[in-house]
Amino acid sequence: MNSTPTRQPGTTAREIGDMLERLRNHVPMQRWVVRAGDVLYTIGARFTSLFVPNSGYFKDVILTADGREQVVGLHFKGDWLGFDGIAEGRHGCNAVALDTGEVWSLSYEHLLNASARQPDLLTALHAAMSRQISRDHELMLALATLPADVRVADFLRNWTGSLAERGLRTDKITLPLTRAEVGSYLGMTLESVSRALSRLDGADVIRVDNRFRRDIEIPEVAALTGFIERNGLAAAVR
Amino acid sequence: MNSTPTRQPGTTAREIGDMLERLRNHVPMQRWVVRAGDVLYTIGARFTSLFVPNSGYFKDVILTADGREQVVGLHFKGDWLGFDGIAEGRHGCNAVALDTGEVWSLSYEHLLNASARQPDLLTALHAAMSRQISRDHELMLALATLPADVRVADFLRNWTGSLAERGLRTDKITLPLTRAEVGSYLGMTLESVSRALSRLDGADVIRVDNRFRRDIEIPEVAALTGFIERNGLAAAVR
DNA sequence: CGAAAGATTGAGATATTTCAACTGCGGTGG
DNA sequence: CCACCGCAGTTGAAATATCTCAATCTTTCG
Repeated sequence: MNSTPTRQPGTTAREIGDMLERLRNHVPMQRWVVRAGDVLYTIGARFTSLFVPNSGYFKDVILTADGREQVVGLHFKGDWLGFDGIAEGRHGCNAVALDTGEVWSLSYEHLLNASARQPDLLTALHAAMSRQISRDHELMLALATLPADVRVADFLRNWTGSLAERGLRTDKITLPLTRAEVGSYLGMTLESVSRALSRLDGADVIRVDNRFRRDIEIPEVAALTGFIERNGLAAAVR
Repeated sequence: MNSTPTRQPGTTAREIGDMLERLRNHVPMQRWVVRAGDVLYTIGARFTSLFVPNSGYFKDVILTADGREQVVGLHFKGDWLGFDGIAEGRHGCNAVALDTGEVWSLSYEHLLNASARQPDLLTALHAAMSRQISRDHELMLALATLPADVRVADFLRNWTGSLAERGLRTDKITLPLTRAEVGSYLGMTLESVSRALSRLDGADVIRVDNRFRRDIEIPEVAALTGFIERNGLAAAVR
């Protein structure tokens, strides 16, 4: 019936905090402070490490033959980046910081060694990979079935959902993405993203700031969910 | 330049065979013979095991709120199914056999135990998850950027690619999927799939059998690749 | 301050969906 | 054995959603 499983507020935030704590205590790591545009790894680069943001936002992008970018993933605090490199030993996408933040770099080998004595670590690793796969499936569902406006609404709901899980405010958000990046992620043009946002604004589902147009007010997430359920034929049953 | 990395024929087939062999020798498993439509697990079912096909084809489907299906994954011999259940302890999609086949069921717990003494197993597990993530990204790219005809051509190329990796013939294939299932996977209607196949046939890229319309001749995969490169703006750089 | 980048909006072009009709195959039951 | 029905697939024509192209405006940054 309901589309996003409602969890105790703060529960996930604590889980993420605990996980980060465990990593800090048991795995050797390097901390990097990054600024918008900084690159964690690029396509073809030798895979040695996984990355876990402690703050900031990050994107995964594939490069297309004609030189444009396709955004295939977005990451928040406590997410893991770099899984796609494990199989072949080389990364399959670029990972780029979307704003200022801190990211931890964990040697995959060291992580595996540490997990021999600390099985929690392996559990956390597997859970992170599993979650990424589930999220990818949900994105596919959105790409494959939702009309443009609903896709944007769904994107905003997921974004606020991720913020909420981390105990951050969701009534006023600032997207660290251009319209073009959102469009790439959602499989539509930047113009369509802009129009969708305008229509959501017109329908009083959100309010787009007149001046700083990446600032978006979402007084109640329920309005977004309602819009999605009314206009999108699809929503995953859970 | 070239889109699919050309590997020594048989190389991957041997890798897959070796991996299956290792599983057979070191992990307790149950073997199931399945028929088209048989279900490995359903949404919400408690996660205990991963599944590895030894033969046959399988699909992952999410159910949408309005009761339709969304195909989010397709699996061949040596692939792994069920990763999405690890994080939450419950499966997030249904896994269904598309034809007759044999699948091995491996207890996740036993697998982890066995991998303590046999680190290869952990490597194989991680590689399989990593590959799934990479493949999901490629599908997103296709969904987000390719026009319908090219999406279908790309689908056929990937399908034949998977067959080739397993040492199977690729010049004559039989899809175990309906047009509707292909359409669901590619984010388009069954009519559009049908039209795309007709146009690919008309362009002499493939030949759709008149009688058994799931039988498709692909005399040379290069024709598919050429069509994709000519008509699809996008192809991942690797 | 000026130029470049990001964003919005309109109008026309276009790809895909929708709706509908029709075909062929396969199974079932009289 | 044949009639019938349902499922899968194809194809056409109209409807529609999204894209493309272009103009305009704002903000950011050197």
